[in-house]
Amino acid sequence: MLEIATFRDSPEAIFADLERRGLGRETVEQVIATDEKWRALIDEGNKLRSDRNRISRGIAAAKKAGGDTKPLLEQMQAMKQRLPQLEQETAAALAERDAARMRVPNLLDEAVPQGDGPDGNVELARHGDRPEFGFKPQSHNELLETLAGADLERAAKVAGRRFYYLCGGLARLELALVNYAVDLLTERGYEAVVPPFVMNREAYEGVVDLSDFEEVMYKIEDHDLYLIATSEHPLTARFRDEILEPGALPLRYCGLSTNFRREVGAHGLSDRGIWRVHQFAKVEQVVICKPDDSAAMHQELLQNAVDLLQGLGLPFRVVEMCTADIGTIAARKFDLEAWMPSVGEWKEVVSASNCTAYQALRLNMRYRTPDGTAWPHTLNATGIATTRTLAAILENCQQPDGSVAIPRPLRKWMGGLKALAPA
RNA sequence: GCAGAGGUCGCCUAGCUCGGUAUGGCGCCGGCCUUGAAAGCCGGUGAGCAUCGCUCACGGGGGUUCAAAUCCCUCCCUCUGCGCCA
Repeated sequence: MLEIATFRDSPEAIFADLERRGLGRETVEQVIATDEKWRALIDEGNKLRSDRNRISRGIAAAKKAGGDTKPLLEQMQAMKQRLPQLEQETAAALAERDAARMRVPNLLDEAVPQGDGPDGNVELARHGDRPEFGFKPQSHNELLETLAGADLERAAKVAGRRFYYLCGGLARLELALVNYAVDLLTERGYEAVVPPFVMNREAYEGVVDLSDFEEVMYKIEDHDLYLIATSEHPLTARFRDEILEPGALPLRYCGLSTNFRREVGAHGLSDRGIWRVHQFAKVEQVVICKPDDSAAMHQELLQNAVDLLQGLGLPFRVVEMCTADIGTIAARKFDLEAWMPSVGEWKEVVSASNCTAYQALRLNMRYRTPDGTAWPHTLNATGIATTRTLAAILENCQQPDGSVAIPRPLRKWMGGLKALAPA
């Protein structure tokens, strides 16, 4: 969320941002109105409590001196009528203000291109060559079948659709991808972390758009726990309510987790196979840094992701998200989209976001400065999302005999195997 | 899961029995002193609303009371022991 001072002192900055996004200003106006209401109530309450404390001290003094406390006790009775109600109103006003404040999106970076939808995203670069097949290429879904790499039918039987059993070479290939990403990121100074796979509501509210609770996250029945949608969430929320030592920044982490997503309302051709699933493993990059460093750190995260995909020899492009496609939390976001021959389209496999101070504010995570404390910036980017990367490898590395060549850097985790052969 | 001990300012700590303005130290910031520094001395060092100041803050929430760090209830977390377990 944004600092309350921004709403008070320069709301025009927020209004200008909302205009770029094509959003109305009602929520911000609500924040400002409820904030004023809250401040008036606080002031009234403080005066009331001030009186109460003064009388209370008077009672203590009178008792000590052996005087009469009765008139003071009577005064107190009158006061006690109003205070509880006032306190309730104050709390309600604050809750209302911050509920609205949570819904106001992050301020966009100046560089974010203007757009009305996905078409407004801007392609920045292309890497690798799109494969030319001398045969009719199969979709990753078909290849999973011929390679016996995934059992979707029986997964549906035991868990539901959009779950899968990854089998044999595909299961090993997933582990190879994870190892490959962790090795590269570790070399570059990112500490590998396996976080909790569940988080409570309060911590979770610090790191996601509130609508995600209805559309993305699985809740565990009878517990205040949600399955994580990415290790970014527990990694970023880790230092909630803490003051970080500036010398430790930037913090670079490489998160390792299985991720769970409900994917409510998802549909379309690319849904088949293992492209859009409820569960997948991912190696994630997370950075917490000083504001001045975040633009450079964003480029670093993007470069890591580019190097990872390039190392696998996959064709992909770098795209900058436009105002309509960037979402609530990021100030700037790049996606990497792999070429998927079966549909002839570029498809998202990596997303790299600079969330600036938005999550830090919500999490109440600060770092120490000479003058006090300040809000650090948080950034995250995919390292390797296994299922989508597997799908991209299957489609782009397939060979005329129906086998799939294993990218060279992964072979050391595959017992030296060069290709996955049809079953 | 059961039992015991704990949770106080960035860190450590006193206060809790027996309710009445939250103690002291470390670290940090500023000032004095000094050629400079250290030491020493003085002041400051949580949050909010306001600018004389006031209010809130002792793990979270609730209760009793004129008044709660202190008494009561409840939940969370940490440590120790026991139980269960990959």
